[in-house]
Amino acid sequence: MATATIKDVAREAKVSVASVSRALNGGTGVTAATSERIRAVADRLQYIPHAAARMLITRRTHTVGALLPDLHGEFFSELIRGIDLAARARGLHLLVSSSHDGVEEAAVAVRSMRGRVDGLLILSGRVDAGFLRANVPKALPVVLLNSAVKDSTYSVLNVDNHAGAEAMVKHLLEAGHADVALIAGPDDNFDARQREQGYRAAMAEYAPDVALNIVTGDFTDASGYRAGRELLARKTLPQAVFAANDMMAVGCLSAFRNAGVRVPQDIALAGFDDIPIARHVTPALSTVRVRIADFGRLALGLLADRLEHPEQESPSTDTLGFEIVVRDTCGANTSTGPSVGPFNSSKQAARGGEQ
Amino acid sequence: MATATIKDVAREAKVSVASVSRALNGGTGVTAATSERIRAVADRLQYIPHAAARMLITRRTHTVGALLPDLHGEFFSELIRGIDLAARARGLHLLVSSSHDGVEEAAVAVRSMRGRVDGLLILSGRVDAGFLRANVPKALPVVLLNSAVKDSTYSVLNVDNHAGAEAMVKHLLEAGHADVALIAGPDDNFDARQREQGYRAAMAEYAPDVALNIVTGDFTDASGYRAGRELLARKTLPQAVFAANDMMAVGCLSAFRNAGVRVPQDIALAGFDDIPIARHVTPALSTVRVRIADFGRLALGLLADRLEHPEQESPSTDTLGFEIVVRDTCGANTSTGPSVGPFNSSKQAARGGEQ
DNA sequence: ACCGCCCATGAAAACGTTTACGTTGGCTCT
DNA sequence: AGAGCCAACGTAAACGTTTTCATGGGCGGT
Repeated sequence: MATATIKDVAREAKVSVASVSRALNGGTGVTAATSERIRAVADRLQYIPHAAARMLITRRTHTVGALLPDLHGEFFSELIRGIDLAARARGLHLLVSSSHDGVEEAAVAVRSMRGRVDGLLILSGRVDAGFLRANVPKALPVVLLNSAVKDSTYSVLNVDNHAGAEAMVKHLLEAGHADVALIAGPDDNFDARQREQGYRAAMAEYAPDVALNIVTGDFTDASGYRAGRELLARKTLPQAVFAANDMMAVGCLSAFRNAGVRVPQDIALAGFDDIPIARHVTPALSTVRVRIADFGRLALGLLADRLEHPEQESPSTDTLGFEIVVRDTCGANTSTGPSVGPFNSSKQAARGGEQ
Repeated sequence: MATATIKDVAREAKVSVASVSRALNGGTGVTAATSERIRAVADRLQYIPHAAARMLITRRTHTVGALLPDLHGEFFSELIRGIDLAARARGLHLLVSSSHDGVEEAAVAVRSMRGRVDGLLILSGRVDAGFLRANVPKALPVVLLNSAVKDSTYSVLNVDNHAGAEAMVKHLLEAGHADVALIAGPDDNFDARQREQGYRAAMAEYAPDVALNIVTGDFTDASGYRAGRELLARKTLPQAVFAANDMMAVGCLSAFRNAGVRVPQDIALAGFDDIPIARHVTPALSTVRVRIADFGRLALGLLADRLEHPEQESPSTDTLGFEIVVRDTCGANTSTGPSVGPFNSSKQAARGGEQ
């Protein structure tokens, strides 16, 4: 525990520090016998190389930074989990800096990471190409998550919001619901905009004669509730509602239930994300599933690849797939018998809050 | 962006590197005029001190490590969020390493953080005093979360599982449910054991004549479902069920619903944690709320205090308060609106200013 | 006018590594 | 047996800071 240095190991093993470094790192340039002796001493002294000293000379930190907005909930934790898992697998450390919504906050965050990370993972609705150019050293590899920037300097990985939304709306239409209303997300959110575009595309393609019907929320369940009441207040009820995320769908579901409107008999409903709540509400929510942990894992993979082959691969823009999860709220679940309980389906054993 | 060093600044400002360091750090020992000039140059060159070099000489990383188990869900994200918020407020970076359940994994994780962090936040059911002594340099401040370790070397911050469970069981009893069954968590889990003890304490105190009724789960919703079926299969149904966490309560609720047993008319039900799902299931779940973000915030505060005053305050063991959240499943909600009764423990109340 | 003091500043050491470059020694090849 | 060569190893520089110590000059006090 006395924090032995490389010199201590060298002295004990009666070799130079250079040999210790060689024995412990490359392994080359040192005889098997001495290497063994050095390792033995290092073990005995519990020698651990001083990270900072190594960073200083190596110019590599073996750390990646994750810049995230102030989001709560399942999405956040799953994302970090995926990133962390992939990082550990590659021997990288993870420096997280979440909870900054403002551009200015993000700027200080990225600046404060200067020299502490080898690369950056950025998820933020606010940062654009200009921000990046101004605040990120151009030598630093960056992977953008769910971002609209199209700059070949940066890799981009997006959830396929457009196609997911389009597919779900198409599904609702094909299930016989002639008009589908949208509960949109906030205007300034990239995902929200893409999902709305997916809704518009599906309507234009498969229900060109139906008027669009959009109310706007802010991704919270409360806003979904309000949106549901707003829809109820109109003269004609749509046959189906597609909410831009599950939280709003859940809120909307509550509004319908409170108003005595039955789902899916009176109106169909679907969300986006497949958060765990989705399968636990009654009736279970049909939704678009995106595997968020995979999202994080993939993003880190992209970043790590660029770290390992600095010049080799040019930044790519990539897209993560989705699945349509048909449960009870969309009225298309033809399966007989009692509605499929949460445990008859696949793995998905969610764990409790405790370890 | 060309990564200017302190030498560049010194040269441009026509001073020595020492003066640059003084001007930018302490501010003392350098004239106001030159200080101003130096700052101007530093700004112009976008100079950012090299973190590793500073760490090397300073022996401080301004980073804390968070060692977490492989948990998903709200608990995880809220915890990190609280920690991160508090860390940023104090100018600390956060290095997270989650997703290791085994002791061995945790050991390599903590070893790999050697020299990269000034302190450690550890949440893990598996680490004990012996593990810490073996793997953590004793100079490194450690704050343990939800840990049974009672070693004055380490600070400990616990959720008040015992009092929370006791209060909820008492609440159920006082609501007129004569016998309360427990769906316990896994034996090897610290929280689970404490909650069970809280249950036992409440029963001993307020319903001494009632036989205990305990079935064991593993904190997953699936195990809660099984536990619910098991309770239904017995000759007599308890009047109330207290599940050691919300996920199991939710699973149990599904079991009851599928069996046609009405909640709360036929049987009352309560959980622990107040995860977001709790308010969205039907009927809404009564539970014990613990403010997880505050938990993280508090833990980081404890750690940061010890970093700033190394010898001053001795490690403390502390406890986070809770609230009983009365919703619909416990059958005690007579009012129309949701009622929330605060049941803060004394220690938590004392820390009120910390928010 | 001289002595001394303090304060701003510079020079250099130190932190713990990695690595380029020399220096050995033993081996092979003639 | 001598020349040459390669592998093993040591020496020392370098990374970018902070900090200790030395040095100088300006200024107040006598």
